[in-house]
Amino acid sequence: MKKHDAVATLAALAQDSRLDVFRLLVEAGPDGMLAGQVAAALGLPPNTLTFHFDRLREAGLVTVRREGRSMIYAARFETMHALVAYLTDHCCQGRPELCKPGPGNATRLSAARKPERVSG
Amino acid sequence: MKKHDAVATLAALAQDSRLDVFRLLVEAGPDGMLAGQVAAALGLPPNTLTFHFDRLREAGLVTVRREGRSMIYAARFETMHALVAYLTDHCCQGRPELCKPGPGNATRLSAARKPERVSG
DNA sequence: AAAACATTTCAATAACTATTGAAATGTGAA
DNA sequence: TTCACATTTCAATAGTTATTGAAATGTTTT
Repeated sequence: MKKHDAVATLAALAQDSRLDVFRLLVEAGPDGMLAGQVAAALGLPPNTLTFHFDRLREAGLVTVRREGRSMIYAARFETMHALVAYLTDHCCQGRPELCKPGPGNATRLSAARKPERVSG
Repeated sequence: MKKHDAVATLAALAQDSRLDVFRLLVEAGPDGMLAGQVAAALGLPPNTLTFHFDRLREAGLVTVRREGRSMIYAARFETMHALVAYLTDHCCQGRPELCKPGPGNATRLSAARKPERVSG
């Protein structure tokens, strides 16, 4: 995955309704869901939903196919995994044990906040 | 991780310069980098960089600490891993083998493109 | 204390994104 | 062929985000 694609994929997911849509489709699995089912599940108007489906599709995160009058959307897990790989690759200068998930590796939280401006 | 945080984290990463910054810090590892080093590596003006650091920090993706006149920024791997978990959790109605990465699981690409409008 | 340095703040502007109502398209049923 | 249904397109608008120059802050050196 190239940087441009990674940004597009992240942008596609960085929106309330779209994240809901995508996670619903991830939960649904490879068979996907009817557009109307998604609309009903999330309470989104059909034109708004089309707009968001388009963004997800352009980012390669979902596929569509027609079935009768309905459209069936499904998550593309491949893209999701590629994004994860893009984010986590090359970490820690070749010593990935420094940033692997799990216990015993809690990030130092003492520096989580920005040192506040003091004077005025 | 809650939905609101996931959207914030994704939005923080969904921008060219910020994705560059974050990946540079991921590569640098837990010790982080001087703000000036990041600016030099990416060719960003300092005020622009501050803007992006702020977004990354608000999303919990980086920490800052001061050292002399410099600020040292470091990636927060914990947040990155939480995001990945948020995206991939609950997939495929409890049958995660359907969406795990790896060969033998290529997504059906036949439906990757939207059926085009035909008439005019 | 003054100068130099690294970074942040502020205010203005340009560019992008989401939402909506109304109309159109493609498909299936009567 | 007419009607109903599911979804998409279009155009307008409101809201958000990135970038920039100029000024300010906090720290170290002289």
